[in-house]
Amino acid sequence: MTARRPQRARDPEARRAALAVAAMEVIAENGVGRTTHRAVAARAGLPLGATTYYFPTLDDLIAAGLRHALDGLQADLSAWDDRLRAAPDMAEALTGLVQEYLADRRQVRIEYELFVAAARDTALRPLAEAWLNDIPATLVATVGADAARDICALLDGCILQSLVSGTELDAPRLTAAIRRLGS
Amino acid sequence: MTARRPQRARDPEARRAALAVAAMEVIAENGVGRTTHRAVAARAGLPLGATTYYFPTLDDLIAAGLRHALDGLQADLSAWDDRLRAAPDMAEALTGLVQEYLADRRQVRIEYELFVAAARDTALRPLAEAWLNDIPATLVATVGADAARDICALLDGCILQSLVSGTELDAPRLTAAIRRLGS
DNA sequence: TCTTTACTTGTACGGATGTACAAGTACGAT
DNA sequence: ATCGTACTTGTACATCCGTACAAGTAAAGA
Repeated sequence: MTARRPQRARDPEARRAALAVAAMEVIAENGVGRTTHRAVAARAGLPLGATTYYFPTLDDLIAAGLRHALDGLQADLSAWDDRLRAAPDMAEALTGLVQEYLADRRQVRIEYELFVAAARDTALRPLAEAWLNDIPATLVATVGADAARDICALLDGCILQSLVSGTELDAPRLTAAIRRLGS
Repeated sequence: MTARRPQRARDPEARRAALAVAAMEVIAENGVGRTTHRAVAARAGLPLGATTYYFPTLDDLIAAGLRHALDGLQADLSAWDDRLRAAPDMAEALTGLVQEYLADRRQVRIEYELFVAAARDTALRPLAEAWLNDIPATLVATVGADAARDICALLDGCILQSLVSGTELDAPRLTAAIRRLGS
Protein backbone atom coordinates (compact mmCIF):
# COMPACT_ATOMS: atom_id res chain seq x y z
CA MET A 1 0.00 0.00 0.00
CA THR A 2 1.78 3.06 1.32
CA ALA A 3 5.18 1.58 2.28
CA ARG A 4 6.38 4.66 4.12
CA ARG A 5 9.20 2.75 5.73
CA PRO A 6 12.40 3.07 3.71
CA GLN A 7 13.41 -0.06 1.88
CA ARG A 8 16.48 -1.90 3.03
CA ALA A 9 19.44 -2.74 0.83
CA ARG A 10 18.59 -5.36 -1.76
CA ASP A 11 20.25 -8.72 -1.47
CA PRO A 12 17.91 -11.45 -2.62
CA GLU A 13 20.28 -14.31 -2.05
CA ALA A 14 21.02 -13.21 1.50
CA ARG A 15 17.29 -12.92 2.18
CA ARG A 16 16.59 -16.36 0.88
CA ALA A 17 19.35 -17.75 3.08
CA ALA A 18 18.24 -15.77 6.13
CA LEU A 19 14.73 -17.14 5.74
CA ALA A 20 16.03 -20.70 5.48
CA VAL A 21 18.09 -20.23 8.65
CA ALA A 22 15.16 -18.68 10.48
CA ALA A 23 12.89 -21.50 9.33
CA MET A 24 15.40 -24.02 10.62
CA GLU A 25 15.49 -22.34 14.02
CA VAL A 26 11.73 -22.11 14.31
CA ILE A 27 11.41 -25.77 13.37
CA ALA A 28 13.94 -26.71 16.06
CA GLU A 29 12.04 -24.74 18.68
CA ASN A 30 8.41 -25.25 17.75
CA GLY A 31 8.41 -28.27 15.50
CA VAL A 32 7.39 -28.55 11.88
CA GLY A 33 3.72 -28.50 12.71
CA ARG A 34 3.88 -25.20 14.52
CA THR A 35 6.11 -23.43 12.06
CA THR A 36 4.38 -20.43 10.49
CA HIS A 37 5.21 -17.73 7.97
CA ARG A 38 4.94 -15.10 10.65
CA ALA A 39 7.21 -16.82 13.13
CA VAL A 40 9.89 -17.31 10.49
CA ALA A 41 9.62 -13.75 9.24
CA ALA A 42 9.88 -12.36 12.77
CA ARG A 43 12.86 -14.55 13.49
CA ALA A 44 14.59 -13.37 10.32
CA GLY A 45 13.70 -9.75 11.01
CA LEU A 46 11.91 -9.50 7.67
CA PRO A 47 8.38 -8.52 6.76
CA LEU A 48 5.77 -11.22 6.30
CA GLY A 49 5.60 -10.66 2.55
CA ALA A 50 9.23 -11.65 2.12
CA THR A 51 8.43 -15.25 3.06
CA THR A 52 5.82 -15.73 0.38
CA TYR A 53 7.88 -13.88 -2.16
CA TYR A 54 10.81 -16.27 -1.86
CA PHE A 55 8.88 -19.40 -0.93
CA PRO A 56 5.50 -19.64 -2.66
CA THR A 57 4.01 -21.95 -0.06
CA LEU A 58 4.60 -22.77 3.59
CA ASP A 59 5.75 -26.25 2.70
CA ASP A 60 8.45 -24.75 0.53
CA LEU A 61 9.62 -22.60 3.40
CA ILE A 62 9.75 -25.56 5.77
CA ALA A 63 11.53 -27.67 3.19
CA ALA A 64 14.10 -24.91 2.77
CA GLY A 65 14.68 -24.88 6.53
CA LEU A 66 15.11 -28.63 6.64
CA ARG A 67 17.37 -28.60 3.61
CA HIS A 68 19.53 -25.96 5.22
CA ALA A 69 19.82 -28.07 8.36
CA LEU A 70 20.67 -31.07 6.25
CA ASP A 71 23.47 -29.16 4.52
CA GLY A 72 24.97 -28.39 7.90
CA LEU A 73 24.68 -31.98 8.98
CA GLN A 74 26.37 -33.24 5.87
CA ALA A 75 29.20 -30.78 6.30
CA ASP A 76 29.59 -32.11 9.85
CA LEU A 77 29.58 -35.63 8.52
CA SER A 78 32.31 -34.83 6.05
CA ALA A 79 34.44 -33.39 8.84
CA TRP A 80 33.76 -36.52 10.88
CA ASP A 81 35.00 -38.66 8.11
CA ASP A 82 38.28 -36.78 7.99
CA ARG A 83 38.79 -37.15 11.69
CA LEU A 84 37.87 -40.82 11.61
CA ARG A 85 40.50 -41.48 8.99
CA ALA A 86 43.18 -39.93 11.19
CA ALA A 87 42.03 -41.54 14.43
CA PRO A 88 44.04 -44.39 15.97
CA ASP A 89 40.98 -46.02 17.54
CA MET A 90 37.88 -45.85 15.37
CA ALA A 91 35.38 -46.88 18.06
CA GLU A 92 36.63 -44.32 20.55
CA ALA A 93 36.75 -41.65 17.88
CA LEU A 94 33.16 -42.35 16.85
CA THR A 95 31.97 -42.14 20.44
CA GLY A 96 33.70 -38.80 20.83
CA LEU A 97 32.10 -37.45 17.69
CA VAL A 98 28.66 -38.49 18.88
CA GLN A 99 29.31 -36.72 22.18
CA GLU A 100 30.21 -33.55 20.32
CA TYR A 101 27.17 -33.88 18.12
CA LEU A 102 24.92 -34.24 21.16
CA ALA A 103 26.29 -31.04 22.66
CA ASP A 104 24.04 -28.99 20.38
CA ARG A 105 20.58 -30.34 21.14
CA ARG A 106 19.00 -27.88 18.75
CA GLN A 107 20.59 -29.54 15.78
CA VAL A 108 19.73 -32.99 17.03
CA ARG A 109 16.11 -32.04 17.51
CA ILE A 110 15.96 -30.80 13.92
CA GLU A 111 17.26 -34.10 12.67
CA TYR A 112 14.49 -36.01 14.35
CA GLU A 113 11.91 -33.44 13.34
CA LEU A 114 12.94 -34.16 9.78
CA PHE A 115 12.62 -37.89 10.28
CA VAL A 116 9.18 -37.69 11.82
CA ALA A 117 7.99 -35.24 9.18
CA ALA A 118 9.35 -37.48 6.44
CA ALA A 119 7.55 -40.46 7.91
CA ARG A 120 4.28 -38.63 7.32
CA ASP A 121 5.05 -36.54 4.25
CA THR A 122 6.58 -38.44 1.36
CA ALA A 123 7.76 -35.22 -0.24
CA LEU A 124 10.36 -34.93 2.51
CA ARG A 125 11.48 -38.52 2.26
CA PRO A 126 14.40 -37.97 -0.16
CA LEU A 127 15.75 -35.34 2.20
CA ALA A 128 15.61 -37.64 5.20
CA GLU A 129 17.00 -40.58 3.31
CA ALA A 130 19.91 -38.50 2.13
CA TRP A 131 20.93 -37.96 5.72
CA LEU A 132 20.18 -41.47 6.87
CA ASN A 133 22.17 -43.04 4.03
CA ASP A 134 25.12 -40.74 4.39
CA ILE A 135 27.48 -43.07 6.18
CA PRO A 136 31.11 -42.12 6.74
CA ALA A 137 33.14 -43.66 3.93
CA THR A 138 35.99 -44.38 6.29
CA LEU A 139 33.69 -46.44 8.46
CA VAL A 140 32.57 -48.46 5.46
CA ALA A 141 36.15 -48.96 4.37
CA THR A 142 37.17 -50.19 7.79
CA VAL A 143 34.36 -52.50 8.88
CA GLY A 144 32.41 -53.11 5.68
CA ALA A 145 29.07 -51.79 4.46
CA ASP A 146 26.85 -53.99 6.61
CA ALA A 147 28.64 -53.40 9.88
CA ALA A 148 28.82 -49.68 9.09
CA ARG A 149 25.06 -49.61 8.69
CA ASP A 150 24.59 -51.50 11.94
CA ILE A 151 26.83 -49.09 13.76
CA CYS A 152 24.95 -46.11 12.37
CA ALA A 153 21.68 -47.63 13.54
CA LEU A 154 23.19 -48.09 16.99
CA LEU A 155 24.35 -44.50 17.04
CA ASP A 156 20.94 -43.23 15.94
CA GLY A 157 19.34 -45.22 18.72
CA CYS A 158 21.77 -43.94 21.34
CA ILE A 159 21.32 -40.36 20.16
CA LEU A 160 17.58 -40.78 20.42
CA GLN A 161 17.84 -42.13 23.96
CA SER A 162 20.04 -39.26 25.00
CA LEU A 163 17.82 -36.71 23.30
CA VAL A 164 14.68 -37.94 24.99
CA SER A 165 16.09 -38.53 28.43
CA GLY A 166 18.26 -35.43 28.41
CA THR A 167 21.02 -37.46 29.98
CA GLU A 168 24.64 -37.75 28.97
CA LEU A 169 25.91 -40.49 26.77
CA ASP A 170 27.46 -43.55 28.42
CA ALA A 171 30.66 -43.30 26.42
CA PRO A 172 32.52 -46.46 27.50
CA ARG A 173 29.45 -48.59 26.91
CA LEU A 174 28.93 -47.13 23.45
CA THR A 175 32.57 -47.64 22.52
CA ALA A 176 32.37 -51.26 23.58
CA ALA A 177 29.17 -51.81 21.62
CA ILE A 178 30.71 -50.30 18.49
CA ARG A 179 33.64 -52.65 18.83
CA ARG A 180 31.29 -55.61 19.01
CA LEU A 181 29.50 -54.59 15.84
CA GLY A 182 32.61 -53.80 13.83
CA SER A 183 34.62 -56.91 13.10
CA MET B 1 -27.63 -22.16 23.71
CA THR B 2 -30.66 -23.97 22.38
CA ALA B 3 -29.39 -27.58 22.24
CA ARG B 4 -32.28 -28.89 20.21
CA ARG B 5 -30.43 -32.08 19.42
CA PRO B 6 -31.29 -34.82 21.91
CA GLN B 7 -28.48 -35.65 24.29
CA ARG B 8 -26.79 -38.98 23.95
CA ALA B 9 -26.48 -41.54 26.73
CA ARG B 10 -24.11 -40.37 29.45
CA ASP B 11 -20.90 -42.26 29.94
CA PRO B 12 -18.14 -39.91 31.02
CA GLU B 13 -15.46 -42.53 31.26
CA ALA B 14 -16.17 -43.82 27.77
CA ARG B 15 -16.07 -40.29 26.42
CA ARG B 16 -12.77 -39.56 28.02
CA ALA B 17 -11.36 -42.76 26.55
CA ALA B 18 -12.85 -42.09 23.12
CA LEU B 19 -11.24 -38.67 23.07
CA ALA B 20 -7.87 -40.13 24.02
CA VAL B 21 -8.14 -42.69 21.23
CA ALA B 22 -9.18 -40.04 18.73
CA ALA B 23 -6.34 -37.78 19.84
CA MET B 24 -3.89 -40.64 19.34
CA GLU B 25 -5.17 -41.24 15.81
CA VAL B 26 -5.03 -37.58 14.86
CA ILE B 27 -1.48 -37.33 16.22
CA ALA B 28 -0.45 -40.34 14.15
CA GLU B 29 -1.92 -38.81 11.00
CA ASN B 30 -1.20 -35.13 11.38
CA GLY B 31 1.51 -34.92 14.00
CA VAL B 32 1.41 -33.31 17.41
CA GLY B 33 1.77 -29.83 15.96
CA ARG B 34 -1.29 -30.11 13.75
CA THR B 35 -3.54 -31.75 16.29
CA THR B 36 -6.55 -29.58 17.11
CA HIS B 37 -9.58 -29.77 19.35
CA ARG B 38 -11.85 -29.84 16.33
CA ALA B 39 -10.03 -32.61 14.53
CA VAL B 40 -10.09 -34.80 17.63
CA ALA B 41 -13.73 -34.07 18.33
CA ALA B 42 -14.72 -34.88 14.74
CA ARG B 43 -12.71 -38.08 14.84
CA ALA B 44 -14.40 -39.13 18.07
CA GLY B 45 -17.83 -38.16 16.76
CA LEU B 46 -18.32 -35.79 19.66
CA PRO B 47 -19.08 -32.08 19.83
CA LEU B 48 -16.26 -29.61 20.19
CA GLY B 49 -17.24 -28.70 23.73
CA ALA B 50 -16.64 -32.26 24.92
CA THR B 51 -12.91 -31.87 24.35
CA THR B 52 -12.53 -28.85 26.58
CA TYR B 53 -14.83 -30.31 29.17
CA TYR B 54 -12.69 -33.38 29.69
CA PHE B 55 -9.33 -31.84 28.89
CA PRO B 56 -9.00 -28.23 30.01
CA THR B 57 -6.27 -27.38 27.55
CA LEU B 58 -5.07 -28.68 24.21
CA ASP B 59 -1.83 -29.88 25.74
CA ASP B 60 -3.81 -32.05 28.12
CA LEU B 61 -5.70 -33.57 25.21
CA ILE B 62 -2.50 -34.32 23.33
CA ALA B 63 -0.87 -35.75 26.44
CA ALA B 64 -3.88 -38.01 26.89
CA GLY B 65 -3.50 -39.25 23.32
CA LEU B 66 0.19 -39.94 23.80
CA ARG B 67 -0.41 -41.64 27.12
CA HIS B 68 -3.01 -43.88 25.53
CA ALA B 69 -0.57 -44.82 22.79
CA LEU B 70 2.05 -45.53 25.41
CA ASP B 71 -0.29 -47.86 27.25
CA GLY B 72 -0.76 -49.84 24.07
CA LEU B 73 2.98 -49.96 23.46
CA GLN B 74 3.65 -51.22 26.93
CA ALA B 75 1.04 -53.90 26.57
CA ASP B 76 2.78 -54.96 23.37
CA LEU B 77 6.08 -54.96 25.17
CA SER B 78 4.73 -57.19 27.86
CA ALA B 79 3.51 -59.64 25.23
CA TRP B 80 6.92 -59.49 23.59
CA ASP B 81 8.54 -60.43 26.82
CA ASP B 82 6.37 -63.52 27.14
CA ARG B 83 7.22 -64.64 23.65
CA LEU B 84 10.90 -63.96 24.15
CA ARG B 85 10.96 -66.18 27.18
CA ALA B 86 9.51 -69.06 25.20
CA ALA B 87 11.66 -68.54 22.11
CA PRO B 88 14.49 -70.97 21.36
CA ASP B 89 16.60 -68.31 19.62
CA MET B 90 16.41 -64.91 21.24
CA ALA B 91 18.03 -62.94 18.40
CA GLU B 92 15.73 -64.38 15.76
CA ALA B 93 12.71 -63.92 17.96
CA LEU B 94 13.58 -60.26 18.55
CA THR B 95 13.96 -59.64 14.85
CA GLY B 96 10.58 -61.20 14.21
CA LEU B 97 8.95 -59.02 16.84
CA VAL B 98 10.44 -55.91 15.31
CA GLN B 99 9.09 -56.93 11.92
CA GLU B 100 5.63 -57.35 13.38
CA TYR B 101 5.91 -54.02 15.13
CA LEU B 102 6.89 -52.31 11.89
CA ALA B 103 3.84 -53.71 10.13
CA ASP B 104 1.67 -51.01 11.73
CA ARG B 105 3.39 -47.80 10.67
CA ARG B 106 0.76 -45.73 12.42
CA GLN B 107 1.86 -46.94 15.80
CA VAL B 108 5.52 -46.49 14.96
CA ARG B 109 4.94 -42.94 13.84
CA ILE B 110 3.22 -42.16 17.12
CA GLU B 111 6.20 -43.44 19.04
CA TYR B 112 8.54 -41.09 17.27
CA GLU B 113 6.06 -38.24 17.49
CA LEU B 114 6.19 -38.74 21.23
CA PHE B 115 9.97 -38.73 21.27
CA VAL B 116 10.28 -35.55 19.25
CA ALA B 117 7.58 -33.84 21.26
CA ALA B 118 9.30 -34.89 24.48
CA ALA B 119 12.60 -33.53 23.24
CA ARG B 120 10.96 -30.12 22.98
CA ASP B 121 8.46 -30.23 25.83
CA THR B 122 9.82 -31.36 29.16
CA ALA B 123 6.31 -32.05 30.43
CA LEU B 124 6.18 -35.04 28.09
CA ARG B 125 9.59 -36.34 29.04
CA PRO B 126 8.50 -38.79 31.76
CA LEU B 127 6.11 -40.33 29.25
CA ALA B 128 8.80 -40.84 26.65
CA GLU B 129 11.32 -42.08 29.15
CA ALA B 130 8.85 -44.63 30.43
CA TRP B 131 8.73 -46.18 27.00
CA LEU B 132 12.42 -45.86 26.31
CA ASN B 133 13.39 -47.45 29.61
CA ASP B 134 10.91 -50.27 29.35
CA ILE B 135 13.25 -53.03 28.29
CA PRO B 136 12.07 -56.63 28.13
CA ALA B 137 13.03 -58.30 31.39
CA THR B 138 13.83 -61.52 29.62
CA LEU B 139 16.37 -59.72 27.47
CA VAL B 140 18.03 -58.28 30.55
CA ALA B 141 18.06 -61.68 32.23
CA THR B 142 19.67 -63.29 29.22
CA VAL B 143 22.34 -60.84 28.10
CA GLY B 144 22.66 -58.46 31.03
CA ALA B 145 21.46 -54.89 31.53
CA ASP B 146 24.13 -53.18 29.45
CA ALA B 147 23.86 -55.42 26.41
CA ALA B 148 20.07 -55.25 26.64
CA ARG B 149 20.26 -51.48 26.48
CA ASP B 150 22.63 -51.63 23.53
CA ILE B 151 20.31 -53.96 21.69
CA CYS B 152 17.34 -51.71 22.32
CA ALA B 153 19.28 -48.77 20.93
CA LEU B 154 20.10 -50.81 17.86
CA LEU B 155 16.47 -51.75 17.41
CA ASP B 156 15.36 -48.13 17.80
CA GLY B 157 17.85 -47.10 15.14
CA CYS B 158 16.76 -49.84 12.74
CA ILE B 159 13.11 -48.98 13.27
CA LEU B 160 13.89 -45.37 12.53
CA GLN B 161 15.68 -46.26 9.32
CA SER B 162 12.81 -48.40 8.19
CA LEU B 163 10.25 -45.78 9.12
CA VAL B 164 11.98 -43.03 7.21
CA SER B 165 12.93 -45.01 4.13
CA GLY B 166 9.68 -46.94 4.00
CA THR B 167 11.68 -50.04 3.18
CA GLU B 168 11.49 -53.45 4.74
CA LEU B 169 13.78 -54.54 7.51
CA ASP B 170 16.91 -56.52 6.61
CA ALA B 171 16.10 -59.35 8.98
CA PRO B 172 19.20 -61.56 8.70
CA ARG B 173 21.48 -58.58 9.15
CA LEU B 174 19.60 -57.42 12.24
CA THR B 175 19.65 -60.90 13.74
CA ALA B 176 23.41 -61.11 13.24
CA ALA B 177 23.93 -57.68 14.78
CA ILE B 178 21.85 -58.60 17.83
CA ARG B 179 23.96 -61.70 18.29
CA ARG B 180 27.12 -59.62 18.23
CA LEU B 181 25.79 -57.25 20.89
CA GLY B 182 24.55 -60.00 23.15
CA SER B 183 28.07 -60.93 24.23
C1' DT C 1 16.97 9.91 -19.56
C1' DC C 2 13.29 6.78 -19.62
C1' DT C 3 11.47 2.16 -19.13
C1' DT C 4 11.30 -2.21 -17.61
C1' DT C 5 11.95 -5.55 -14.33
C1' DA C 6 12.90 -7.42 -9.91
C1' DC C 7 12.48 -6.67 -5.33
C1' DT C 8 10.26 -4.67 -0.93
C1' DT C 9 6.59 -3.80 2.17
C1' DG C 10 2.06 -3.09 4.42
C1' DT C 11 -2.33 -4.52 4.41
C1' DA C 12 -6.54 -7.34 3.39
C1' DC C 13 -9.41 -11.43 3.63
C1' DG C 14 -11.64 -15.74 4.27
C1' DG C 15 -11.05 -19.34 7.24
C1' DA C 16 -9.31 -22.10 11.28
C1' DT C 17 -8.00 -22.09 16.05
C1' DG C 18 -8.17 -22.23 21.43
C1' DT C 19 -11.10 -21.31 24.80
C1' DA C 20 -15.21 -19.50 27.25
C1' DC C 21 -19.83 -19.92 28.25
C1' DA C 22 -24.88 -19.98 28.45
C1' DA C 23 -28.62 -22.97 27.80
C1' DG C 24 -30.40 -27.42 28.24
C1' DT C 25 -30.72 -32.23 30.28
C1' DA C 26 -30.11 -36.69 32.79
C1' DC C 27 -29.76 -38.63 37.19
C1' DG C 28 -28.68 -39.53 42.03
C1' DA C 29 -29.65 -37.77 46.65
C1' DT C 30 -33.05 -36.21 49.69
C1' DA D 1 -41.24 -35.28 43.80
C1' DT D 2 -37.71 -31.89 43.76
C1' DC D 3 -33.42 -30.30 43.73
C1' DG D 4 -28.63 -29.99 42.84
C1' DT D 5 -24.95 -31.41 40.40
C1' DA D 6 -22.54 -33.28 36.76
C1' DC D 7 -22.73 -33.76 32.07
C1' DT D 8 -24.01 -32.27 27.12
C1' DT D 9 -24.13 -29.20 23.34
C1' DG D 10 -24.17 -25.17 20.22
C1' DT D 11 -22.41 -20.96 19.67
C1' DA D 12 -19.45 -16.74 20.35
C1' DC D 13 -15.16 -14.31 20.18
C1' DA D 14 -10.62 -12.68 19.84
C1' DT D 15 -6.63 -14.18 17.63
C1' DC D 16 -3.82 -16.24 14.39
C1' DC D 17 -3.29 -18.52 10.01
C1' DG D 18 -1.88 -18.94 4.71
C1' DT D 19 -2.01 -16.46 0.91
C1' DA D 20 -3.02 -12.61 -2.30
C1' DC D 21 -2.03 -8.23 -3.80
C1' DA D 22 -1.50 -3.31 -4.66
C1' DA D 23 1.61 0.37 -3.96
C1' DG D 24 6.22 1.83 -3.73
C1' DT D 25 11.34 1.59 -4.85
C1' DA D 26 15.92 0.40 -6.57
C1' DA D 27 18.74 -0.90 -10.31
C1' DA D 28 19.88 -2.35 -14.92
C1' DG D 29 19.36 -1.78 -19.87
C1' DA D 30 17.86 1.19 -23.87
